[in-house]
Amino acid sequence: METFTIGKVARQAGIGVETIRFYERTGLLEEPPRNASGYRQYTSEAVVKLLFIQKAKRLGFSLHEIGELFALRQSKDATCDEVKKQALEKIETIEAKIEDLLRMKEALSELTCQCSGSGPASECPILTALDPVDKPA
Amino acid sequence: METFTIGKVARQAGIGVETIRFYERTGLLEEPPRNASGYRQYTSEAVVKLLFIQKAKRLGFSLHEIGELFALRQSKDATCDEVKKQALEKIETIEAKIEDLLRMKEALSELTCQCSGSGPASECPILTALDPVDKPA
DNA sequence: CTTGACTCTGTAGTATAGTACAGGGCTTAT
DNA sequence: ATAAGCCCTGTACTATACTACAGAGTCAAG
Repeated sequence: METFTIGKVARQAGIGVETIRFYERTGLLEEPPRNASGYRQYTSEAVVKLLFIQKAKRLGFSLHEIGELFALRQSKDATCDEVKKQALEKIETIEAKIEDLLRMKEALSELTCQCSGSGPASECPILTALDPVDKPA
Repeated sequence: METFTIGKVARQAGIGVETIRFYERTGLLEEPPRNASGYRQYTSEAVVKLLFIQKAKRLGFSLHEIGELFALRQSKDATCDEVKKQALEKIETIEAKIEDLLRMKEALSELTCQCSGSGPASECPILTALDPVDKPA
């Protein structure tokens, strides 16, 4: 089977060489076999795994969570159900984040509406509203 | 004027003593005067500032951005307009984050719908969908 | 006057996800 | 054969926002 050096794998996966070694250090990727001079020998499976990591990261999974997904997939005992549970939990945390951000946006929007955009910053309603003593009204 | 030790200020602001010293180290808070034995002497203004920091953080401002807000407020030249501009920029980045999260949620929701929740994890559609080679359909 | 609670400085560790070398060895093309 | 370009290990650094000491000094109550 064809093997690739770390640089080729990195190019195929669109990431840096150092990042692959970092993933290996942290245990996210297993250590590949080495050739006579100690070079890592990857198969195309490594590229697949790295692309999986990129996609899962884009879906908001942390590297730790991605590691758990790998473990689930490799475990004979693990069921679809456990994977689905993780995905549903992730959806909930994403929803909570969205709620937080919407609240932030609302609060900021209100403040910017109150600000005419003229006058000194020291009297800007955005700043005074954050201040707990100035302008208690 | 009444002064407070760092511990009292921390309790009033609802944060840790170490956090206040950290804010001072990073330049977010100016160094307060010291008493004869080198203890920091804060006025209630420090509490106000710390509460401001908490609120601004909740609105999604980083400590660096909060520092910029302090600078704007203290600058005689700064106008309301600059503060408003920062707030509007923050709203935009918040909106972008919300968009990202909504996309993530959509993608994950679709995947969980395809997963019956039964069967081995190795055949879970959530995992195979992330995989670029298995199940090319 | 002693004990416990507080303060001080300085350093180091936490988590997340990498990035950047230094100083060596290997490979490949000319 | 030699130079460019890759690979190796190990360490240190980036950013963000703290948090946790160690070891020493200070303050207030009993």
